[in-house]
Formats: sequence, structure tokens, C-alpha cells
Amino acid sequence: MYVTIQNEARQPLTRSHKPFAKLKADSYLYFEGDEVSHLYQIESGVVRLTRVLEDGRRQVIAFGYPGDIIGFPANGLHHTDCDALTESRLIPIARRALDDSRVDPELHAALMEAALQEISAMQDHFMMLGRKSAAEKVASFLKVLLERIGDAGKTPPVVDLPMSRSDIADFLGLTTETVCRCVTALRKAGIIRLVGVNRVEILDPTALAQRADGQLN
Amino acid sequence: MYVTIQNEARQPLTRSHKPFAKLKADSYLYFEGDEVSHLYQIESGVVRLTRVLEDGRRQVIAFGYPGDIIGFPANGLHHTDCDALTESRLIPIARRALDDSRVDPELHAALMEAALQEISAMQDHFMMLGRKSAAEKVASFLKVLLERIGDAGKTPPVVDLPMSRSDIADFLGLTTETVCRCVTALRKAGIIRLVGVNRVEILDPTALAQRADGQLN
DNA sequence: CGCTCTATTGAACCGCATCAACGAACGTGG
DNA sequence: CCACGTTCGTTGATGCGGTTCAATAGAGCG
Repeated sequence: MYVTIQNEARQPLTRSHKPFAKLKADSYLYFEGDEVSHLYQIESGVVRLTRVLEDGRRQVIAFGYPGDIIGFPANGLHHTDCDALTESRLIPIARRALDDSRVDPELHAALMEAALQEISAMQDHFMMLGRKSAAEKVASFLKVLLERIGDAGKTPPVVDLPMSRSDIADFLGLTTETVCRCVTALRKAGIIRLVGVNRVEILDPTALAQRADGQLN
Repeated sequence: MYVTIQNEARQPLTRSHKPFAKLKADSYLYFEGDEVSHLYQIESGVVRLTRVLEDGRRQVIAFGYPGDIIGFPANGLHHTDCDALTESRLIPIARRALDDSRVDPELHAALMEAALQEISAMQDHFMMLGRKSAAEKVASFLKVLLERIGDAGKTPPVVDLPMSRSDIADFLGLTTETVCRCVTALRKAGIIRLVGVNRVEILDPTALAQRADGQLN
């Protein structure tokens, strides 16, 4: 999930009596460099895809939400680490379905479509990383979480943040301090309200959207 | 071409008596929002993929070099603009070959592979945009151009830069001034030498690689 | 030769990082 | 159940890297 554009919630690819993989919070699904045996569609929970440099600098590549497909190989290998932010249920998809369209043409086509969507979403994220201010990044992040997974049934709509501030920072190319300050600024502007540390009420979605695109301060 | 990792030069996908598309310098191949009718493999020349925000901020998504495949659709549409930096020859690939594996299974598989490679390369680029300093970005950029398209036959190896400083800046999330200053710093350190404005001799590839990864200053 | 556009260099400013302190939440053991 | 320690989040003070603004130099072209 690249926090820049709204993805339609994806339907499960496989009607499954198939087994789920279950992943406890904080446990790893795979590491960078691992051979890719399966891709996974997330059924429930939230996972985190990360890369690190030798000197410890970290980039969160994406957060995986229900419906997302993760684990696309390059040269047969995983190129991120993946671990769970919350207990998650995953639907394994044999890599063969990606490589060989004859195994399951429909599934193969769906995987291709997901890969193409991912490319598009990543391009949006480039704009965010390269060209947006800290305040715009944080507003964009909340905005897309709201559109993608926010509970709009509630008034005001609510967004849960299963990831830490430092995860958000490493996703947006900021520091935890800067993320905090931007969140505080949105709160003081009356645009959001914090309910505990990991839950945000969006009081003014319109104002949030404007800040995400750099209108107003 | 995402300037972060070395791609093996790709072989042409189609042995063609097929027609080339020819694209003059500065002319556009497609725009964001256009329906995707064809993908293209670059046969010669260099193209530029860009996105812009309403307020004019621009992000260069990638530079397309010979062997690269460009124009992957999402929801059937292009999601970047594409124009040529130099006169280019392109091999059109019917979109059908991407959507339907039965048309040309081998080509379809090659396109899938290219899309997966692209995802991986973009993830590397995230690290660059989000976590590297200006000096590291510029060094990384030159390093990858050297590996990918540099003429190592010459001593010292030479890299051509068909794009402007501002293209480089918009690719790396910097300003043209900062790009200039970083290039100058590399020059004064004796790592590179400028031959005109659009050609660089890499005098010390090892030192360049170290700067790209943040070792030394 | 002069015009225009790009690249370079310099100076000042500012946004974000860094460093530091404090507070809140949570788990553990007494 | 409370005391304590540990981790995470927040806020403040300061510094710096990169932007911004401005001026100059150079390259391409009619």
C-alpha cells in the first residue's frame, strides 16, 4: 500500500477452502534475498515491507493491507523484508501461478494486474518522497489511509495506525520527531483528533486533502 | 531506468522486420491519462518519464535507455508523460501481448519479467529518494549510469548525460543548483572530470561508489 | 555577433534533522 | 496492586543541508 492514491479494495483471488498462513505480530514472513516460493494476498492484518542499508538507514517500502498482494520476485528473489505489524492471515499463492500462465490463467492475469497497479502506485509515491514537504507527506499519508481503510461509517471517520511513528517516518523519508510535529500541527488546526496514540479521527477531510496537495500552509 | 542498481542490458524482445517507431528529440510519445495501446521497448535513444503536480512540481520517474520497456498500463491508462531526450527508435509491443498470454506466451513472460524487474528497481529508488543525501544521490546516479550505459572501453570510462541538470534534479528530488554543486564537489575531489556539460569522465569509479553509499564525506 | 537558455557560483534563509529532555504507556516483578 | 524500568511518543533548542534568490558564465543558434 503506497500512501498516495486510493486503491479499490481488492477481492480475494482464491475462494479458499485453501489453508491460510497465519503470521503473529512482529514475526517475519520473509527476508530480502530469500527465494520466492509463494506470493501472498493479505486476508486480514497489516504487514510491513522494508529495506535497509548497511549503515542502518531504513526505508519502509510499503504497508500491506487486506486485499494487497505482496512478495513479487525479481530474479526469483525477495527484495524486501516483510514482517507483521498485527496478527495477519495470508493467502499463499504458488509462484508458479505468476511464472506460468497455463496453471491458472485467471489467477495469473489477476497477479499481472496487481503488479501493474503496484508500479503505478509506486510512481505516485515517488512524487511524495521527492517533491512533497513534511506536512504534505503526513497529510497525504493520513488521507490515503482514510480512503483506503478508514472507517467512514463512524462520524467522524476514524483511521487506525498499527504502525509506529518511526515506521511512518521511514515510509515518508522523515524523522519520528518531524512526523510528531506534523501530526500535532494537524491536531492544533482542528483537522484531526488523536484518540490514544494509534487512532486518529479525521474531523475535516477536506482540509486534510488540501494540506496533502500543498494548498494552504 | 532507476538509477540505483545495475540492470543487465536486455536483449530485444522481438526479432523485427517489424516497424520501428521513430521519435524525434523533445517530442512526446504519450501523456498521462492516455489509453495504452502499445508498450515500447527502446531500441536506441533515451526517453524521459515524468509526472507533474497541479502546482508545477515535477518528478522524473525514470529515464528509459535501450533495452528498457516502457508504457506499462494501470487500469488501461498511462500514468506518466513520456518524451524523448534524444532521437529514439522504439519497438512497439501490442498491449494485447501483456493482457493475454496466449497471443505470444514468450513475449508475455518477458513483459511480466520486465514489470517485476521494474518493481524491484523502483524499490531501490525509494531508498535513494527517502534516505540518501544530495551528494550520495548524485554519486549514485553517475555510478549507475556508468554501470548501465557507460563506455568502459574508454579509459577513463565515459558517461554521457543526455538529460539536463534540471532533469537530474527532478529525478533525484533536488534542485538544479544542488546537483551542480554536488557535481562540482566530485570534480574538485578528482573523482570525475567534465568534458563539456553533458559528458563525464569517471576518473575514480571506486571513490564514486563509496560516495554513493555514504562512506567518506 | 547578439540573443536565449542552461549551467555554475555565491549569499542568505529556512525546513527538517539532530540532540536533549520530558511524558505517557506498558509490562514486569516485587 | 503498586513501583519500577523500558520503550515510544511528544516537545523544545540548536545546527546544518539544501533551497531560494541573485548574479555571472558559458553554450547553442539564428
